[in-house]
Amino acid sequence: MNPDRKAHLEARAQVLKAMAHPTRLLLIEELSVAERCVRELTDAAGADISTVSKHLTVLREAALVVAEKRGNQVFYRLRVPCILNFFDCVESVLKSRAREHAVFLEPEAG
Amino acid sequence: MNPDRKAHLEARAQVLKAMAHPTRLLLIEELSVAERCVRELTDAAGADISTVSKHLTVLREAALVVAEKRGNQVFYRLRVPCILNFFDCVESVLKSRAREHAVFLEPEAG
DNA sequence: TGGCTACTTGGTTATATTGCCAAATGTTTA
DNA sequence: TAAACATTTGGCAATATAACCAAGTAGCCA
Repeated sequence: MNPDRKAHLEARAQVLKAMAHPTRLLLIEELSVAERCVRELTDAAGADISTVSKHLTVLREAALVVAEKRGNQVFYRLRVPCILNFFDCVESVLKSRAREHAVFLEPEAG
Repeated sequence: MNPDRKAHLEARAQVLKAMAHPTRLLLIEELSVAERCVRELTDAAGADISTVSKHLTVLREAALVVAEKRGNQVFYRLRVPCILNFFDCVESVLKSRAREHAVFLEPEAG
């Protein structure tokens, strides 16, 4: 395969991988409302603060969020809001899957 | 956290995780052009056919693709084309990241 | 039936991810 | 400088992913 294409696919995969975790999706959702400090995000996620901090690092390295230190705290916010649009599509995938299961459970339904 | 929300986040994460691999992104790209049999996809991916088959299983279980057996072969096609729209957003994330690196390399540029 | 092609599944090994605790860093205030 | 708070980093154990080879299943044709 073309090395450029390979690198490009890997870069894309990295962005998707950064999003592909329930806690990180929650963080993204929280940040879609407004910026938040780590403590607030930790409360929302219900995990250890060190865990949340590491998840935030993953999001930051993927350029999905930005961190800004103000005094004692670090505030995070979304960097690229368009990722929210994608959730609609993910929803349609989930609906598609649900439909498939429905068919599987009720083959004679229609 | 609300158990419904948790389940929902996990379901979303699963869809994203299914996309978050360079080979699987390549498969999605190929399938965005037209349906393909496993052999064709294997040639495009340049990996072992068993590896590609397993990747296709991941995509199928996430409801991103459908498989149809015709005679000897199994043809795969995209189930939810909207995922392609998302690639534009991923691109903007990558550009955002590139910009950040550019700034980092040339702090005095502006 | 036997052989050929197409694909999937099993098994193993290597690597990556995740979560928590503990310790370190950095900031504010006394 | 010390104490208190906010966040990050180190380290480890558990689990999940991914790749390949080998073996299994399924359709087609002689």
